[in-house]
Amino acid sequence: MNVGSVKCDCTQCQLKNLFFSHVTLEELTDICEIKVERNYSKGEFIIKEGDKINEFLYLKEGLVKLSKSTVEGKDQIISFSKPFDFVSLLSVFSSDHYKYSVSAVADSTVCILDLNVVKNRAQNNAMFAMDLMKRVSEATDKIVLDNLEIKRKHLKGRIAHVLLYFSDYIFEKDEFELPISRREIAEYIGMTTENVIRTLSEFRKDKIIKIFGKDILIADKKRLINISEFG
Amino acid sequence: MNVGSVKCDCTQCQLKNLFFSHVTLEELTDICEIKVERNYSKGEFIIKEGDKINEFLYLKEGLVKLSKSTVEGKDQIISFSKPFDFVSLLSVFSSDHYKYSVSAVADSTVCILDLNVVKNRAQNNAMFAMDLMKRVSEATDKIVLDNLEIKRKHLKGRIAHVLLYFSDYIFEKDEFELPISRREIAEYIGMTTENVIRTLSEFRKDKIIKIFGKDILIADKKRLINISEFG
DNA sequence: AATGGGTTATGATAATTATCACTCTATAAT
DNA sequence: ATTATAGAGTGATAATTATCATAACCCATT
Repeated sequence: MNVGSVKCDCTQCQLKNLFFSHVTLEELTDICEIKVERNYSKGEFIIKEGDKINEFLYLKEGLVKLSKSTVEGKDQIISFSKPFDFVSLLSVFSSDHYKYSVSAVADSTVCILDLNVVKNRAQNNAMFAMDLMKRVSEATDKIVLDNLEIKRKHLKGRIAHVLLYFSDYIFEKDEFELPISRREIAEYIGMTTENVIRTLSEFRKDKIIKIFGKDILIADKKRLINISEFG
Repeated sequence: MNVGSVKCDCTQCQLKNLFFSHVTLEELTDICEIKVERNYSKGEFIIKEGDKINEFLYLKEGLVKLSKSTVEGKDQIISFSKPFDFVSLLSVFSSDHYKYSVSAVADSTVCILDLNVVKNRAQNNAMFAMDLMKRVSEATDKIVLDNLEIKRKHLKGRIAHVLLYFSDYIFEKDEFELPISRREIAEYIGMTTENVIRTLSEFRKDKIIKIFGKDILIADKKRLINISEFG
């Protein structure tokens, strides 16, 4: 992990418009003063389940996963987030300690604010509080909907769903490098690693996708969508 | 559905302390003026997926389920809520239209406020906005955690989980009347109705529970907990 | 160049869960 | 009273998914 010494210009920050649209320039400058950036390499933890919550984070660049480990020591992946999506977290406003872990799935940059400062802003600036609420609601809504979708599908449908998720939502390309391992896909969809691998192989044999290690090319999107929906 | 003409005294409302702790007495009186109560019988819809969101609701009494129907016309149950838990919804602050349905699982009373009034309050009273955010976060956190728990378990563990959920969380008793059908349990845990019935019968044969139709008595809680955890 | 660990891959078999078929209530509607 | 209708319950069989075993491969370390 790398604490950035770069003093960035928040007035130019893309996130500002989304996140701080009701913060005055003056407030923004204050926030900028206390803001810190940290860089994480793929695989590093950003937050560990059980950590005390005293910072407010958002993802500036990269890709992260939200996960939780079970009593048996296995991991369950709750969701993935890309920049703008990831406005701190579930449980930032409802708990003292994180209930989930967050780790970098790709090299990532996180902007960090003191949580009390953010809370104070929210308490003094109701429009900001509303914006925050909207963002948090959108994020949790997405998680709940996505989990429901996965839940109603069988193995093949779930794999198709994941491929489409990365293709359409994360990368917006039909060819991409899968940022996670087969095991992580399994942890996400609640199936075994072997079955994830087997299903990907099947899709390859059926010429629905091409596989070159981590690189995936979706060759027959129509069929993949169909499998995701009904298979 | 029954629109209540009862002009209730909000200053006496139990919910007030939880929900409106940062609202002044003056504001509370205003809110009370516009508040409406509605009664719903078991089985009735309170909100239908797709409805426009223009009210803010909370559950005063009863028990409700949050659900969504799939493309195949089947239902998936997302969660259950009892009074105090149920502060309007997922998606109230992130969308124009409800993404889920809410229906009464037991006879229920709902207090209704105009959403714009609530939003205005929140915009003018940041502490209220923070309270609201805390409540919404708590509710969604609970849903995400609960769904994760269910996801990692097998059929028997899921059934045990549901029984303990009603016993410990909803009714706080070891004997209770199951407010939902076997089919609804199936819709909640993502298994078939037949397997829900079969598993309940097994638990009965193994003397873990006693069943008298809808009435359930948990006879061997330790084992049930064990099954929920590891079975 | 060799070793070891983790990921990917595949097959055989076992376990779990779904589907279908049918019975038996209870209850609501006519 | 009689007939639908939905829920509860059970068994046989099929489909789906997990487990276990084994191998190939990549890549980092020695």
